[in-house]
Amino acid sequence: MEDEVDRLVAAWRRERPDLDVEPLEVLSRVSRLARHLDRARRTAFAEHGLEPWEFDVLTALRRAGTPYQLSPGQLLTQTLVTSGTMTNRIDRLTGKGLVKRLPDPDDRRGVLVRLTDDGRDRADQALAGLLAHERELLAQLTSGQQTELAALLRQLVAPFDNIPG
Amino acid sequence: MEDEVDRLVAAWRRERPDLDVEPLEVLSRVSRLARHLDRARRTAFAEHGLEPWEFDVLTALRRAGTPYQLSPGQLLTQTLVTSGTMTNRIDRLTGKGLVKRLPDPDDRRGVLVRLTDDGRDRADQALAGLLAHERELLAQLTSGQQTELAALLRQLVAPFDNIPG
DNA sequence: CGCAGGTATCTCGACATCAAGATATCTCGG
DNA sequence: CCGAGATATCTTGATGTCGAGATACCTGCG
Repeated sequence: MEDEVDRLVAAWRRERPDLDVEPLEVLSRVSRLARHLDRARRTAFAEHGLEPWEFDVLTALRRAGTPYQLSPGQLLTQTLVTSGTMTNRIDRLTGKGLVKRLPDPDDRRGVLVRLTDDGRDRADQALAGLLAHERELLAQLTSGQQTELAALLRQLVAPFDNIPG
Repeated sequence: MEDEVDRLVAAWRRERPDLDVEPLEVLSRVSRLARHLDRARRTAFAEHGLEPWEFDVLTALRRAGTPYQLSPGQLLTQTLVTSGTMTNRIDRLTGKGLVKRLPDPDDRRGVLVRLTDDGRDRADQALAGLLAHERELLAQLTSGQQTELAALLRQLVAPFDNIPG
């Protein structure tokens, strides 16, 4: 089946036959797919009254395990946003009663963000919902293809995740 | 090489052993890679004095071929943004002299957005720069792996691109 | 021909994000 | 123990995006 990127690449080959646009076959698809995923996620989370950014923060805390707390700095590296954004997110989640800020006992500059019971429940429910939706999207691929795809993507992401940048 | 998603999946398996989080192996990597790509693209375009969103619009017009013009509606579907956003983008690109708005001779509701000569040159230069950067990122993979990856991604994107949504 | 519904674009207000800088605190060499 | 530089978080101002609604125009049925 043809997709938008096939049309995009064909157009470039026609307009700029002098260029090798092969990289777009992979990377434009990654960008476009991510865009579509964002929309699908937004829909999935709406069923649980959460925004995507709320999910990102709550699940980062949930994954940390008891007592479900992390510093804003740790949340930054997991969510790939800037510190100003994270401050704002924590403020709003605090306002909704899903997390609370505690002083870090070992560092007076620091803060610990902890999930409330309500926040934990919401995160658990939304995760289950998300996985159900994502499984549908992936039904296009066999289990073997999914594994293969994951491995190829890992090779591309690893440099970003391991060399600080 | 391990990446952030490996750690994420391991954390979920520890915290929620009852859930099958396999879908994250693919889709979380797509989202995270897209995020990293956005940053890399921003850097690449800065060398040519362009923002990513400017590049998206200018190259859509460039790909259309002579006379390098499309309606705002056509630009919407290619760039996956809303109409309010596109109006705003066209305004700003017009202000920078990279595109201009012309009335559609066949539909008085309509408008045609056309690339200026300067806009065309900027698009061409930025594209060449982008491809160079992207080729480096893809050096992680053999040519065969790139083809394979592109094919797998196509299967996932195609439903979005072909079933209107 | 006239009107109902559809379509193309723009307007407007709310909001999330970012970048850069401010503030408070920590760390460690001297 | 002091001060320089690093670190953690928050503040601020600008900006881009979205969503819903407004406006103008087109199309086709009756």
